[in-house]
Amino acid sequence: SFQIHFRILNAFQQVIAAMETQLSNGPTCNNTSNGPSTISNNCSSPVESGSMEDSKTNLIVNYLPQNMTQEELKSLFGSIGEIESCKLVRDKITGQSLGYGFVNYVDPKDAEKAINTLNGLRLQTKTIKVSYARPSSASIRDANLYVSGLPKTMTQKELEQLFSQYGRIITSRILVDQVTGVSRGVGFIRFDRRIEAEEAIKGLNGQKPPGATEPITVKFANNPSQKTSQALLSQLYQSPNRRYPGPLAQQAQRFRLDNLLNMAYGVKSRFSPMAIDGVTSLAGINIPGHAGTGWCIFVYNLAPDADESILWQMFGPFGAVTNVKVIRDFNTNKCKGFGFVTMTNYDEAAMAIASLNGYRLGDRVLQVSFKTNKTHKA
DNA sequence: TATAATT
Repeated sequence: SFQIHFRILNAFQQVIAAMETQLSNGPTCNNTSNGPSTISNNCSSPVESGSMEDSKTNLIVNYLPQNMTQEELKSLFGSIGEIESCKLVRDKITGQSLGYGFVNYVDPKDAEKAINTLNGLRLQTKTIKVSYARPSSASIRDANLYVSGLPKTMTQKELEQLFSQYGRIITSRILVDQVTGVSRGVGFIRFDRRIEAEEAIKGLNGQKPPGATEPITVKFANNPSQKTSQALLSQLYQSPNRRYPGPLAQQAQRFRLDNLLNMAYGVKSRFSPMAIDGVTSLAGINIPGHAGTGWCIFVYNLAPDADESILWQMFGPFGAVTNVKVIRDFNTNKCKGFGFVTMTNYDEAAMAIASLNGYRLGDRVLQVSFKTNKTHKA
């Protein structure tokens, strides 16, 4: 296990080295790659205008993939240098990642190296942004504005020009139709400080931008983590338990980081569908009928008292789990010995199967496989 | 007319 870990780390170091070479001409930045429905400037020059009092070791990392864990964040940034502390910011109630975190290095040079190396790194559908964190203070919080009623022709640059008279803009974004790419007339402006945002509301709310026929609405943006109680309950029920202890979770974590890096650099995954022995033909495998269905996994030899939580705990560490079900006897309500788990991503499902098939749960040895269409095999 | 940016 140590050898496997070392091999992955070693591979990662090589990838980082290759990436540094690649980035020596300046990091590439795809402004639309942080989600198909937005235009954003989220990777604009992170190294800028730091005052002498600002920390040179503490970084804020934005636009992290939703399913990235704190441990993966630490693994990724720990490859640059020694980390003093690392924190993934989570919703206080649901524990869900809020998509950003902090990494504090011991050595300022490592922090700088992390910015140069990892800013703009693509992980899954996200392009992460790595920049110096400013000292936390009330004056920089709640500085995000929601703007609606924008002319459909207004560009992100024009939006920034309109708002820049009120202060330093950290990010701007115009939401666009996913299919046509046409502006939906709404967007966000994040200022450096709250007072700048307040002044922009006073100056621009209800005003017509140059050349526009309709006035725009400018107000403070809702906090995305503040959802309805129903949404929170739903998330609580849906969220897999990430604290399943033991070697399985560690194996899952190594795989997940490996997988993130494979996706980031376009490296062909060792776990890609074509590489899975025995199921290459896909014969007998339940192929998702439509997008979003995911991969259905059959779990056999569960104990009579097994419940859904054990499936969340076992499969959650391997990646995105969308559904679990324990099959019960109608009369006794006891588990009939099997259940199903649906996972979004093939690679994560394949790794979960490879790791959990033959796993001893209590006094039972589990059989875990992709769900087949056959009734049963002897 | 709603994105996961200050622990």
